Amino acid sequence: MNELHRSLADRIIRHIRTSDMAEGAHLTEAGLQDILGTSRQPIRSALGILADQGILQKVPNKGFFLCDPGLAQAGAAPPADETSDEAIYLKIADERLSKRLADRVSENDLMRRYGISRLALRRVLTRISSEGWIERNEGRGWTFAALIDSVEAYRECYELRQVIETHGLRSPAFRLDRNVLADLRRRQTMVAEGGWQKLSQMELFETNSEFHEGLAELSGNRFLLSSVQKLNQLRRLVEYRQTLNTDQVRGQNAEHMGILDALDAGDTGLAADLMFAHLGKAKDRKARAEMF
Amino acid sequence: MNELHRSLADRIIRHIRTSDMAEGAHLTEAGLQDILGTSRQPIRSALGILADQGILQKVPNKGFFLCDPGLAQAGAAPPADETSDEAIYLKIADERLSKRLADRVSENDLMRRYGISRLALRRVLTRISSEGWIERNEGRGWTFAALIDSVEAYRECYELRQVIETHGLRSPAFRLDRNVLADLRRRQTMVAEGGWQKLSQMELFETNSEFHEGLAELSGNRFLLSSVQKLNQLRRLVEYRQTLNTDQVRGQNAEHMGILDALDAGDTGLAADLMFAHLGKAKDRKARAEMF
DNA sequence: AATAGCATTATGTTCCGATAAACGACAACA
DNA sequence: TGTTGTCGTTTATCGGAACATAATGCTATT
Repeated sequence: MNELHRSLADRIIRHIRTSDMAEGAHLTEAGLQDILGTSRQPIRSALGILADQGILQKVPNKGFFLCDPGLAQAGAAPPADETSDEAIYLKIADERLSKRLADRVSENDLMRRYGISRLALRRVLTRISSEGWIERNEGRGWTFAALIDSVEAYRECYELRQVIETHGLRSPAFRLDRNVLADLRRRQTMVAEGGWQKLSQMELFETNSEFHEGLAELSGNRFLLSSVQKLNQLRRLVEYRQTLNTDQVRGQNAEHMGILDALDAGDTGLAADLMFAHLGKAKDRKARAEMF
Repeated sequence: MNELHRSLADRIIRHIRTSDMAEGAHLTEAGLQDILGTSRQPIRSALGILADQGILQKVPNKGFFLCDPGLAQAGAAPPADETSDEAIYLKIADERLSKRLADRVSENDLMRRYGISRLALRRVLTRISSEGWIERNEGRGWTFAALIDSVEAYRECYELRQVIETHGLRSPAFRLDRNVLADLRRRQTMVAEGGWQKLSQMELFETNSEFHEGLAELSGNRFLLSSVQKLNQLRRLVEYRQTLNTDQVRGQNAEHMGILDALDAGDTGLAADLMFAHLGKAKDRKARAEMF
């Protein structure tokens, strides 16, 4: 059982849960290939893992079928492997957020600290640097960059999102793609109708991100989209750690629906206003909360 | 002669030229340390290279002194080292822009293509991925992402800059730091008074970036700053290849001055309006130009 | 007091070959 | 005809030792 296989298995579960699949549904290898972006071999292994866990049933020469959607809940348990890339990544984020890691660090320090090889560390640092919160020094070592590590940073992040995302909706290049909107609505409806109870913190966050990134994509501006994605990636680090109360989840969900309604009615101006208020609300809530 | 030393030497020359230093000026190791961000050791080597080239004069136990500012021109010649990280980086950008590189590539392909080791390639890919135009696949290989590779992308880039940068100026968190403004003005004046003739394409671009990033920093929003930096990094790839005519350079320069004037007068609203027009002008010019 | 020179230490690079596993294409099955 | 099963090829990981060099603290010079 490989790290890639493990992570693909997790993503397959997320896919099953957030798209609300029915019992007995057929999970084809080629279909998952499009979603996951790897070749079929590792997907087969991941499906194998899930079959071992009893979440899927394997029928020889026919493929894998969803057994009991309820079981997918249990399977979502964390791998708890202390030295997996993902674990190291989260540990670095954690120690950085709680200021236990200095601004400048050397690779050897980190290798010793986490007990991993240089190459494994490099993999993680490459990922972090692509997310934009660490940079390689000229010469030696690495330097951490801006992270959402304070109430003030949080406010700045949301303020920028207000500017960028509302611009996206108002932009003349915005193309109102009914299919995409319908897809976003489907997911939001899923949350409204019970998802807010069933889904984990992480899954709720991902659904939220997909909503905002989906709209950003419709803006027709690739840099706007990538800016929104980058901000979400930073938020992900912090917001995984918090628990939203159910009122907040349902409130956000209702606001998302409102924005979709406005867009379906073709009123992008109203949608932008609603988006501005939506993000403003979150900004203010965080500013009050004791989160750091 | 090391790659780091070589690149530090280049940056020292750039610093000499863009800050308009007088003959005989003393270049201290500690002073350069602040600017370049490495330790004194490699800086010494870089200064040694420049002394060998006759650009600086080394006086034992006293340090390095600027010899003939005119010579710094000649020294700015490219290293022409085919396998330096920088050269590989530019080559990848070039082949990508001219569509000679596919969307998905494997490391081995690239290693063979450029005749470099895996680790050297990794260094370059890490840098590119931190700039956001390539991503590591799960599984194997790398995938290129959106790049400023078309007129349309260019328009999108400038439109986003208009939104972000003007917001920075108008934001209530904007702090009007006279020292920073004076510093920016000094550099712009330097361009106005002959720099537009003397400086290379690359140096003009850097001066331009510093202006915009300097203002973005004053916005007091760290994410806004990093967004502007990221967009500039992408622009750098494309704009190094073009030549601005002198009218354009002087026009931009005058507009920068106008923005600084408005800020010095405390009128951030006017400054934002001017910035909007400034970026809009560039956006339209690029849209008309036959650049690709 | 500030700066350059120098030596020591810690950090990071490079080069293997051996091993693992993702990819892609074709065959077999429903 | 679409899907799974299988296999050879290609691609990337891992670990260790020898080598280069960036960082740093101390000393000498002005």
